[in-house]
Amino acid sequence: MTDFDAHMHTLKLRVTNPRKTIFEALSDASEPLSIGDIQKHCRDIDRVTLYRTLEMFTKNNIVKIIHIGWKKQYELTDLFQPHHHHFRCTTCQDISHVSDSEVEEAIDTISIRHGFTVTSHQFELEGTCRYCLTGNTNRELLNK
Amino acid sequence: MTDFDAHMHTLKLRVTNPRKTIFEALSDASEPLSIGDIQKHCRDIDRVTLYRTLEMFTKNNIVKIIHIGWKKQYELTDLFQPHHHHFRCTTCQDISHVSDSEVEEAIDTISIRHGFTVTSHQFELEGTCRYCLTGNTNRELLNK
DNA sequence: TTGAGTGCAAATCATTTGCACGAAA
DNA sequence: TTTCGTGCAAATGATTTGCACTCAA
Repeated sequence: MTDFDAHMHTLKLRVTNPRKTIFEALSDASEPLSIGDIQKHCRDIDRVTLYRTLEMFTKNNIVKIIHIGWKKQYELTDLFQPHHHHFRCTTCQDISHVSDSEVEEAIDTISIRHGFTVTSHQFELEGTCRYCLTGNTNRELLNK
Repeated sequence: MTDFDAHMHTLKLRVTNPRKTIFEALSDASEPLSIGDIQKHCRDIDRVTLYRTLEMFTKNNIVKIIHIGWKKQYELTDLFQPHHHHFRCTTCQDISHVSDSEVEEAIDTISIRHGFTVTSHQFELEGTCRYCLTGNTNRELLNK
């Protein structure tokens, strides 16, 4: 019984093939996926089912929507993946994860100062990555 | 000659009525506006012109797109408005501005640590505002 | 005057809805 | 068995494109 199965079970939702396939596609991806991306990984799933499943996943805290560049993208929530944010290089389009305590601390400070309770936040960065800054396109030589 | 006129002039773009009207709608609004919102303020402007103008404004750093809740919303860039972020109360739907140095400092720290240069960032918060937390709906009595 | 911008019509693409059938529990 | 979930068809809504006309510079 996977985490996914368990979560679905406590929600009293059925574990079907489309749902498993979509969850796996998101789980395998190292980057957030757009609706189109997901469809490529799930050729045999009806587009309507995709929409309905993603909506259900979002409502039940399995998937969250993030916005990078122009389109909506989907990725697993912190329940299934460590909490992080994204940095997109506008030169090479590469998306990397960023997880730093500074952001979370800043949110705490801000919420106390303004007297509100923050339940969710969006934090995404864009710019030029270290590889593109140095003009080195062969990033395998550097690390990664 | 307004800031807008001057900016358009340096970009060698024409200052037309639709462009002025759309800019004013965004300038008058205290909150970011969706396409639909803008249209309500600009009844006589063709929807196609709206799309084309917003795209042009975005490319030329007059307007930026932000994502609050589900839909895309548009607001003037820091060129025409002080830099800030948003907090949306999921109870009363009210959107308020947040401008704190903590976020910008966190971004500096993070960009140095990761070795990339950040040219733009998205930072939006959601939660419960001070008025809804206290169950006080008559917020005029508190301050605002 | 003249090319950038606009508006209209229509195409294209994204998302939603209704309904009958299939399959998890 | 009995709902819940899926797929199909089709509606609706959002965004884009082509083209002829208008107007800011």
